[in-house]
Amino acid sequence: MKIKIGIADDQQLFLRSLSNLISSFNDFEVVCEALNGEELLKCLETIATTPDIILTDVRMPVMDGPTVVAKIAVAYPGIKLVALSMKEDDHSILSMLRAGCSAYLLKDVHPRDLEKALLEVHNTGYYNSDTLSLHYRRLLRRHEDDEVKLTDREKTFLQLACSDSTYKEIAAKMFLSEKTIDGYREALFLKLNVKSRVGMALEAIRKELVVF
Amino acid sequence: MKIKIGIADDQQLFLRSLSNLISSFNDFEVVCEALNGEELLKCLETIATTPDIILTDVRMPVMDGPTVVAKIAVAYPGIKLVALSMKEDDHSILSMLRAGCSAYLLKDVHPRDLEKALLEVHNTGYYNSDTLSLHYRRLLRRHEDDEVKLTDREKTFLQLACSDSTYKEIAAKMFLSEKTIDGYREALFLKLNVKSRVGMALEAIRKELVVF
DNA sequence: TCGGTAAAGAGGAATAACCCCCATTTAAAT
DNA sequence: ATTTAAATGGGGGTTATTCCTCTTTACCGA
Repeated sequence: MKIKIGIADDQQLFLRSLSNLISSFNDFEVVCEALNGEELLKCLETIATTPDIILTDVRMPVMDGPTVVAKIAVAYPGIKLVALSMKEDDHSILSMLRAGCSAYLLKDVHPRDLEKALLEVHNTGYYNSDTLSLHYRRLLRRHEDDEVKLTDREKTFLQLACSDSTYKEIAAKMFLSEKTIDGYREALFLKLNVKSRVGMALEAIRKELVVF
Repeated sequence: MKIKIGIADDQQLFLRSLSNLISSFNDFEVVCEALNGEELLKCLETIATTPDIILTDVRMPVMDGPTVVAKIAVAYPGIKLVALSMKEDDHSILSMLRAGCSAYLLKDVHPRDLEKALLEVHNTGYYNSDTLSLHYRRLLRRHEDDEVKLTDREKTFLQLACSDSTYKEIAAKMFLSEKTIDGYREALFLKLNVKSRVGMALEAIRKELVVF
């Protein structure tokens, strides 16, 4: 009986070729390929045999990694979840681990390490790559102050603030008074720990709070 | 006789699994895998049979896509070069095409489209995906005025302006008067076609005029 | 050596951004 | 039922940014 794998990644070429690769491993077979979180959930509903392990990307359109991982973790507690990302940044790792991933793999691992990791996840339930375990404690410690929680209106404002327009123009676009905009600005300055609009825009891009 | 392919991509997992996938196509074999431009060049020197087509990523450490493509284009004019990127942004496409690529593929193409594209490149010498050909003329037209030429001092200023500091602080760091800084600001506004510091910072990041 | 031009800098004024204080309303959480 | 948080808005003030015009210095090429 082979170990059944599900994969979700928005890069079609990566998805298909990774599937191909995993299928070429001795003990594995791919039972599910999805281009985003929503497709992954649909796939899980339709197939007869649920996967043992699901590999999922962090950033995906329609439904992203953390969201779908959280849903699967409650709906299918038996499935082991592995995050797959190209970026080794704290934010992505944290959000995936918190959502319920038991392992985090970087896309630049060697195929043999991938196979090793998948076997380890299947047998022991978890896997930590070197780089991850090194920073693990630090990550968990910084857990709270790392989190930037924004309201919907703040997100909208922030997105508009990352542009060449003045606050007056932003206020007009959001159908709000300039004073309200000034309030959002102040709130964002505090939350992002900056002291100018440029700093705010830069932080927003760094923390990927806006599309850029 | 199979068509020989070389691949360069810094994501190990993608590189290996893509190689795997291409090898599974009927008419193709992979003769060269590299994690960056330098490795690719070394690989070309050592192997007996040069590839017919080389697929290369845009962003890679040590030596990036445009650099290695330009080198290969002069040293091995017979090799057909294909850019492989996840981002469909004008800058990446342009720099690769200008360096000598005859095709540009996005990483979210379907494997069958990849195979089709590779065959087309091998037979006709070029391939244009739908999205690319749509914008092709516009890209080439904007070629020159797209180029932003900055002086060294302007580059330094721009880098410092992409931060949370005020112009006064920047002036101090550059040992210049605030008025001189104001002159750089004005020059940059014109060159980048923006009307605020936020817009300037954003454009600088988009055009990769600063490290971010 | 003459002219052009790029870098550095100045003055002044208008506008945008920033920073406090504060109030109301609504909805969710305890 | 009371607190909490989100969304909205106002007054009034201080800086920072932006936008003009203008000067000096210096270097480079004809």
